[in-house]
Amino acid sequence: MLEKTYQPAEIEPRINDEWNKADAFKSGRPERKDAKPYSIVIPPPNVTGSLHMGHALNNTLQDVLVRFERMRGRDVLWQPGMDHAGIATQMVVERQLMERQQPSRRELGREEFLRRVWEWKEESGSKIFNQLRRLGASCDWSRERFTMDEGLSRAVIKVFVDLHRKGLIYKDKRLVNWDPKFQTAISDLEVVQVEKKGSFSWVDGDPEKPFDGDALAKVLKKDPSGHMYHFRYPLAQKVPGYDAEYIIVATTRPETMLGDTGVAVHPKDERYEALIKAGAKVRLPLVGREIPIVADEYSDPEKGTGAVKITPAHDFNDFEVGKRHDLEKINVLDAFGRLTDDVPEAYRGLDRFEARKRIVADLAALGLLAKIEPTTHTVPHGDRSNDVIEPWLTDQWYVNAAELAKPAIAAVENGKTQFVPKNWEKTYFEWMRNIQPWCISRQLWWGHQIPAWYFGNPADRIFFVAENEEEAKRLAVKQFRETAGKPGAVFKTSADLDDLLASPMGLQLVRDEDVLDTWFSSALWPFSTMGWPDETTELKRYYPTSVLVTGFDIIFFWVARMMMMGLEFMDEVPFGDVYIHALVRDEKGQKMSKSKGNVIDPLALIDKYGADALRFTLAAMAAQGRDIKLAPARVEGYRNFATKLWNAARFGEMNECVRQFEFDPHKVKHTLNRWIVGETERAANAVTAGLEAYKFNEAAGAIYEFVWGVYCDWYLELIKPILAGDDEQAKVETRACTAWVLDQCLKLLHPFMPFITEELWAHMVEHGERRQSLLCLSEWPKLSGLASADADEEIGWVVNLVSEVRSVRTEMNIPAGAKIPLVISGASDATVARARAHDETIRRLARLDGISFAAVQPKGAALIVIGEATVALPLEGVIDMSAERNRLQKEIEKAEGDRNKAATWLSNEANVAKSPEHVVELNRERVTEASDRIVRLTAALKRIEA
RNA sequence: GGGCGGUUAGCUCAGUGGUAGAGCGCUUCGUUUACACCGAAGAUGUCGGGAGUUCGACCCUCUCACCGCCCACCA
Repeated sequence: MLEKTYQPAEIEPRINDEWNKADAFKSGRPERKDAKPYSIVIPPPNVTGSLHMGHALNNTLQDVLVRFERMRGRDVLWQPGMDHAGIATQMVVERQLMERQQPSRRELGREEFLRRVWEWKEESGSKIFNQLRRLGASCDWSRERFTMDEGLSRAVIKVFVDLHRKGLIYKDKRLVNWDPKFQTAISDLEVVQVEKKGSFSWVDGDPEKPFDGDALAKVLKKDPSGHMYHFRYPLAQKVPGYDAEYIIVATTRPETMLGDTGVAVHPKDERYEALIKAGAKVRLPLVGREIPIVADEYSDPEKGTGAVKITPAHDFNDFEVGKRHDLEKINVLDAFGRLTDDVPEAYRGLDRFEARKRIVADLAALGLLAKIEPTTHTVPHGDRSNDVIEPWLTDQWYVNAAELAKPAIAAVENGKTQFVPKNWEKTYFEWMRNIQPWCISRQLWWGHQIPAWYFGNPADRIFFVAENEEEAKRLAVKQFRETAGKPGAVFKTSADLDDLLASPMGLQLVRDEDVLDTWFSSALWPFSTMGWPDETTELKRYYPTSVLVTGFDIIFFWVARMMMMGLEFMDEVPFGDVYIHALVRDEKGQKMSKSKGNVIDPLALIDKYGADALRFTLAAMAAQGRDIKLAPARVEGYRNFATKLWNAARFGEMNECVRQFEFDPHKVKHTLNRWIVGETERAANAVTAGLEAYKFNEAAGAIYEFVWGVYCDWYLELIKPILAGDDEQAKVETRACTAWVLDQCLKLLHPFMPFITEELWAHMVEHGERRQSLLCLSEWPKLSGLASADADEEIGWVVNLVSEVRSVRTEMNIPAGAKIPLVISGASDATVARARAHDETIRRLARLDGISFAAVQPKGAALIVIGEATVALPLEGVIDMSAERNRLQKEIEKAEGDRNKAATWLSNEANVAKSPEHVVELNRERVTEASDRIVRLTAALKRIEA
């Protein structure tokens, strides 16, 4: 027996156990060895992560698809796994060390620190998997992978070595985005622009506002960014034809001026023509260095004075200008963002922001500060550290992404991979066509260490990229031997090399200390999880995957890179479809964030309403191309829906509605049953079509409407008289049919609400052959030929009649408990037959004490016009006849409105001539029907007035 | 600066070239043998403004306004 109330918290863990025990989600089930595979790789959550709303949505949608296809008989692999999340994880463990007052990362040393990280991973790293299970995720948990697993690491190394050999990975010294907080390079994508607004302003020579160093210091202390500082750079010598003794340049980052090695003006800028001709130089204030004034089109005459200071070591644009004019690159910042020894002594070791203040103040004191203006500009920040990023000159490893992007672009162009919704393809193309070299090295410890080994002193290090140290050494020896004696070679003779090899130390190589960007290993996820580089059966069977389900925020980070790597190493796209879902926001449309305090915890919602309710909510709201603003009231509403289903099942149970194995919905005889099986087919088709098209909301809506609006609201009510009656044959059929429809509901609903449906399924006994053990492995409804027009029409009439009577009862204020008679007049034989056939049902639902037929309508009755018949509720003395008159009057007006609208439309010749036939026909019918209605309603009104 | 999306009932959102929908909320009624996490009935909208295409526009085109997001730039 089912419990009286639906309690998700009691059901869900138990059902999860049953799935686990049965290994229900294992891929490659023997009985499906001939089935078509269906595969999805999970977007691997960070090992540090815990389930948030984004995960909940992402995994619900995947699970809906996976359960749907599993029920359709496919051999499903939903590949689970986690990402090692370089920076995030290293941060977490470092913080933990600090909290426990243990030695720091650097004190521990690399090996010991990594041991601690692994320890941490074993202890707390799988939290999110348990949370995903609570959500109902039907991953093949036996295949869990981790990006730092031995196997996946092997894939990473192989990819790196291969790409390097092909020249697609290279080492380069150029500007990178440097995160001074973590002392690592990060990729362009990991930089977020934060807007800064200044407020302070001052102009040299303004008598109202003499320069006040303290005031400025105060402003700068609050936030040193947000201001444009204009400096005078004195010319090294007077230049004929140029009046001033200085040139004014502007910057938002004054501290970088210490690294200026040039000033650029536009070649066509007449103001500076003389300076260029003379090859003039400026003397860099505070430093004293003479730096050239160069002509470069980079400088924009419209901006400021048209002269721009050039700091090649600390600005991406300046770097390019510097290259063109062979300007010196002077690094004035160290890894922590402090000033180096390459600046005047007074500033050495200062923090960059402290230096900024000092430099502005010092230049002002020298009379070289011309102006400070408040400005709004964006400042690059690290997405993890939230620290201001510095363009910094270092050696890093890069992927030639532009080359790898070519086939990845083509694959989407020719439809091998399709984005859903399609408009995301534009975003993808836009980025891919302008892709920049991808900086993949990170100065961290937690991650895949770069497989490059160095020889020699740091200044002129020679490196060898190989899968392991032995291989690297072999490469080294080979190269040294081949180049021995040649100009610039490491060894003058082969004998020198032999001596080294024979020495006790032998050939010493040092491995690159850097690790790879986390996304580098993520990019291999679709094939590395399946065993690549080995040629595994999984790879053969499940690659390419069927679909990738992910949020738009990682199209660049992840989707694009998987496309590139998949095509490069598998010669095949990693997925056929990419379903891009929205972001989950709060009720007001704001991004959820801890700092805003508007985070809705999916686990709290699961505790309160059950995982099924949360899942259904997310699926129902996942309309394509829109963000989801989550209102918790929706979750409650869908919990109520689950309860409704629960109670419908209880109703069936109480009425001995037992599913019959032999039951064939095509063979039902009773009109009600013929009607409901047709409706079931319609619902099943709608759900199937919705899921096939990734229209989760439509699929969810279709089953919701069917279960509640059709099955519960009407079918179960309509059959009560049969179940309570004594027509045994009808009873037997109806019981079986009720059970069958519920069965279909459970199946159609299972992808969305797996727990409650599995639970109810287990409770439903079946007569005849033993059912399969689990709903999640049962067959998806594939229904056809069940619709019957006559049953639809007949039940439609009953529903219409009952609704109308109920409506009139309420409007006429007839007490809900009062049973009243009903008299039908002017009815066709068919209508009479229908009324008789459903006599008891109609009486029950409309709360009538009898239905009779008469040639003329009784006096003093409320009248309803349905089709050709007039239905009277004789209530003289009970109801207020003037109210009834008003009601009828309103009905007539409404009908007249309908008729006029259609008639007017028809009277326009253009309408009739140019519209398709069915539209014209529709309007003709409207006129006829409305006119008919008006005639009958008017007659009814006359009777009352008479 | 480039691009994308949004603007529909009090709220959160669906929707289609052929007379506007759901959930929640609201009003009234209800102890009908599944369900008050329920049932019945009801109220509520110049579908952001303007122009155009069309026999017909909430839907297509253009334009304006406002909101949001992404990318780029920022001396």
